This record gives sequence, structure tokens and C-alpha cells, in this order.
Amino acid sequence: MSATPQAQVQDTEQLSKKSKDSEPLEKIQREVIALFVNGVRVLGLPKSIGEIYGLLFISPDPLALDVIVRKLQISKGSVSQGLRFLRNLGAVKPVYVSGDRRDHFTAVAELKKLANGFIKGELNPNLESVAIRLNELKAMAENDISPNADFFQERIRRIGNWRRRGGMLLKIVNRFLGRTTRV
Amino acid sequence: MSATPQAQVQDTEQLSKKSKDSEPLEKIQREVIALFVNGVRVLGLPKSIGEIYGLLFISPDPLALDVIVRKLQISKGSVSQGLRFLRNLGAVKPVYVSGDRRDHFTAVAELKKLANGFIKGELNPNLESVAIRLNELKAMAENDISPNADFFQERIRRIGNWRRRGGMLLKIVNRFLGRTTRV
DNA sequence: AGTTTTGTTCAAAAAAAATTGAACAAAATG
DNA sequence: CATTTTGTTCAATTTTTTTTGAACAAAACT
Repeated sequence: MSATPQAQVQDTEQLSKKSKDSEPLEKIQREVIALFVNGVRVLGLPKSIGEIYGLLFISPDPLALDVIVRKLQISKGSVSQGLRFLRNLGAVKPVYVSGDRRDHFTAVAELKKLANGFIKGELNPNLESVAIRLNELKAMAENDISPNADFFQERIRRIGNWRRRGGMLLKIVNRFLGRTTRV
Repeated sequence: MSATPQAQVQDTEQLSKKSKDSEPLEKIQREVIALFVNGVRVLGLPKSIGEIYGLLFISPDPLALDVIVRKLQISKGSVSQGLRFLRNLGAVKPVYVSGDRRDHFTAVAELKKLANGFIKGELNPNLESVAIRLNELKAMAENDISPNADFFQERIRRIGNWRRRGGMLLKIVNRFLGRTTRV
């Protein structure tokens, strides 16, 4: 809490609350954020998501939306949308900060929670839609009278097999990372 | 136009080899391809990759590049690049077809091979680069003298932990799907 | 009441990624 | 060796995705 000027901040302003908000990021923080930006690309998520999560992950205290905007220098709209996405995923959670009207957020930093959120929010819905489509395809293949009908059926059975094993894998991942998730 | 739907193919052409190339896709084939196009999006891969793999997966015989171009109605460049990518991943393999100069390809349809290819080609390189960066960050955090230094170190250790468990998970996935892969 | 603060929404702009197509190279054919 | 066939490359274009920012709404202050 005490004014701890590791790098000189503008001491002319009130040091109480605002000063921390406008402290520029430390180099190590910027590096960690870059790591996350890179990381989320593998998951097919936009840069801003990685920036926001990374910033919260490497910030000791919960941050408010407009602070994130200032620190990352990205638009309010991006941060609003990004936070919503991360909240839905369970990767970020709101934290009450007394005496401040704004919502504050911290990163959820347990791998199992992150993985569960991603699986439930992004992977499972997809697996389900595949299951539905697959049933339609199976029917279609059974009515097919072309010389390739047998081949088509074998292929479709195979996709079903993939889907089944994919679902098992998600369960295994879940168990490995800790408690199981209700799907 | 006369009311005949696309069911009829032009039988006026020679039925020998070319006819098969210009046969339009069956409905069920188009559906399966759509399924793959959708599927590869989850992996962060472009549509054309899904189309090409899907087509090969649901084609009884190996296909040559220009046949793929005609059947999918996408450019030669796309197919060339897509096939290279899929070949590198081990998702597609060349097949010798006697009496034909062109390269022919079939889909590799074993889930374990596909997963191994994807892990080796897309996931592991990323995990490795994280490992490298992480070492730099660890050193940086140890030299940090800010009041947050301890926090930063905890966070970086945590990322290291994630990475470790991620690597373990890939091994587990591998074992689950069949033979193990050399990493 | 009005005013300020906080956060959301969504059309437009910008950025990023994928696709095209024409030029090119390499190999096979005659 | 000239021609054709096959496949690659990459700059330009198109498409898709992401980001912006201004308008808006809701709540909290005075």
C-alpha cells in the first residue's frame, strides 16, 4: 500500500489510487503478456484475449476495465468484449474492491479450471453438433444406393469412432487435471 | 433450362478414366466435407485444408491434384499448399497409381496418426518455444527488485507448471490413442 | 431532478489470414 | 530439344476476423 517508487512514477499526482493505474507495465509483465498472446493463438483466440488474460494473470491486484484499457492501450470495446468472453469461459472472475464502484477482475490461474472452461465452452458444443450431424449422415448413407455406399458407411462409422474417442479423451484430460467436470 | 436435376452426368464423354474425375460430388460426400471444414476450424486451420482432407477421406480412390481442383472448385495454388501442409502433418499420403504420371493422394484415416502428426507438427513446437522463453523470464524475475518480484516469480513458476502438465497430457493422449510418439 | 461514471453494443475501419492466378521450374513425353 | 504435363511459388486480391470508437443505457452519485 505504501508509496513504493521502484521506478519513478509521477509523484506530483495523488499517490493513493490513481497512481497505480497509470504505472506503465514492467518489462517482465510485457513479456508475460506476449507469452499469453502467443499462447492463445494456438487455441484460435484473438490477440486481445491473450493480452487481457495475460495482464490480469501477471497483475498482483484485480484491475478495472478502464485500467486495462489504459495499460494495454486497446479500445474499451475490445476490453469489454474480451472480459465477457473470459468470464464466460471461467478464465477471469470479478472481485469486489471496497470503495470502488467499478468492477474489478482477476485471472483464474488454476489450469484445471481453465481447461474445463475451454472444454465446456468451446470443445463440447462442437462435439455435440458433430454427433447430431453424424446421425443424419448415417441415415443418408444407409439409403445410398451408389456402388460406394459401403465405403461411405465405413467412413461415417469411423468418424463416429473418432468422436467417441475424442469425448473419452476430454474426460481423461479432465481427470488428469483434477476434479471431473459435469458435461 | 430443362427440368433435369443434377442427378444425370454427361454420358456423352468417354466413360473410361476422365469420366470419374468430372463426376460431381455426391450429396453425402459434400456433407462429409462440410463436416471436416467445420472440424478443422476448431484446430485453427483454414477451410481449404478441411475441404481437401475431407474430399480425400470420403473418396474411395486416391486423387490427383488437378482432380481435387475440379471437384472442389478451388484454385490450384490452394490445393498445392493444402496438400503440402497435410502431407507434412501426415494426414495425407501419396499413392502410386500405375499408368498415371500425376501424384495421387489418400487420406490417412487413423486417429492416432492424425493426432500424432498434429501434436508433433503444431503443438510440440509451440510448447518448446514456451519452454525457451520461460527460462529467460525466470532469470528476469530473479533479477527483478520491484516489490512485486515474489509475485512475478510465483506466476512464472506456475506457467512452467502448466507447460509441464501440458507435455504430460500430450503423452497421455498419445498413449490412449495407441502407440507412443517420440517427442 | 440532473450529472457523472461505468460498461455494452454494433456499424465501420483496420488488420490478418486465406485464396487466387499467373509466372515459373522440373520432369516426362514424343 | 521442343512441347506438354505436373506441380510450386508468391504478389495481388478477396474474404474473414478483429478492433475501434461513438452512441447508448443503466446505475450511482450530487
